[in-house]
Amino acid sequence: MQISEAESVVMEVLWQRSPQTSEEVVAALGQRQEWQEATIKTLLNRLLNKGAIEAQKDGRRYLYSPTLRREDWVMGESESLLARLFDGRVAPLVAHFSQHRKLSAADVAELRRLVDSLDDAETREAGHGRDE
Amino acid sequence: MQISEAESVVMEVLWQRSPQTSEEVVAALGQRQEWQEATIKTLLNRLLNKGAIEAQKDGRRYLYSPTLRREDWVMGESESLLARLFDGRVAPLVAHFSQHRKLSAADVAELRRLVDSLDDAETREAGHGRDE
DNA sequence: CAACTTCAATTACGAACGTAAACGTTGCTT
DNA sequence: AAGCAACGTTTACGTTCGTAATTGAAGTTG
Repeated sequence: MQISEAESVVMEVLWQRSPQTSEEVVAALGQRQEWQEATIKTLLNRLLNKGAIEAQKDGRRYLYSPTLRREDWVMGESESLLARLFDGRVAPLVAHFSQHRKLSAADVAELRRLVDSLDDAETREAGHGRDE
Repeated sequence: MQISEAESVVMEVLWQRSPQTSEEVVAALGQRQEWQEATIKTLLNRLLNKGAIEAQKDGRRYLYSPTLRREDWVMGESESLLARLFDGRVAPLVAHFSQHRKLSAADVAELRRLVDSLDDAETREAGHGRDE
């Protein structure tokens, strides 16, 4: 399921709350997006055709809900980037950021907490993960 | 500098070695890519117009070299993804992968080594990184 | 019931992209 | 010199994308 940049902005709105009418989506986007209402309608329709969202009829209007789960989409996008740029692994990405001084002390601390908790989990229940 | 998917495949060839003639690029791609020679010529030209590569005349042919550095491109792509999906930070991406059991023990070990070395560097030369 | 409002669906249109063929120029061969 | 080979350049064409207006259907109101 391929979602374009503009489409993903609409998806984010529906992922935050659903179902929503097109009018609600327009309102939610109206804040920070410069799009015309018609543009958003188009994006909703393209997402419908792609099967990324579904529409339940509610009287004369429709209620839109995501079909695609955000988690799955995020994972797909992330894995695609890692595969193309970092040999499919997370650590090289982190290394790249650190080499370019893009990690603050807070970032490192957060990573440390993560790694610690993962180590703990690992010693307890042995052998899970990508290559179990 | 916006590089399309197909264009980035050509860039990877030039990043590995440069300069190269179009013929060499074609040969390098011939292995695993299904493209016609003409297609690759087109991509080289689009990259030229975008300024992502440059061409030195070598007799009757040209030698192509990247202008854009791979590091910069990789960083741009990565930051764009992080910004769109993970609040611009690396740790949430790592967390997302761990939540989906996408981290092997080897990955975690690698991350630990990284974090350790970063901690060390930090205590030695205080206060660098994203928000110094 | 005729006009108006309100939606969704259809159509539009230029730019970028993937993919490639055709063209033009310049040098090599006979 | 004429033709051929080898390049780069230009043109092509269908698809996706961003952005939007137009149309059509259906309900609301005077």
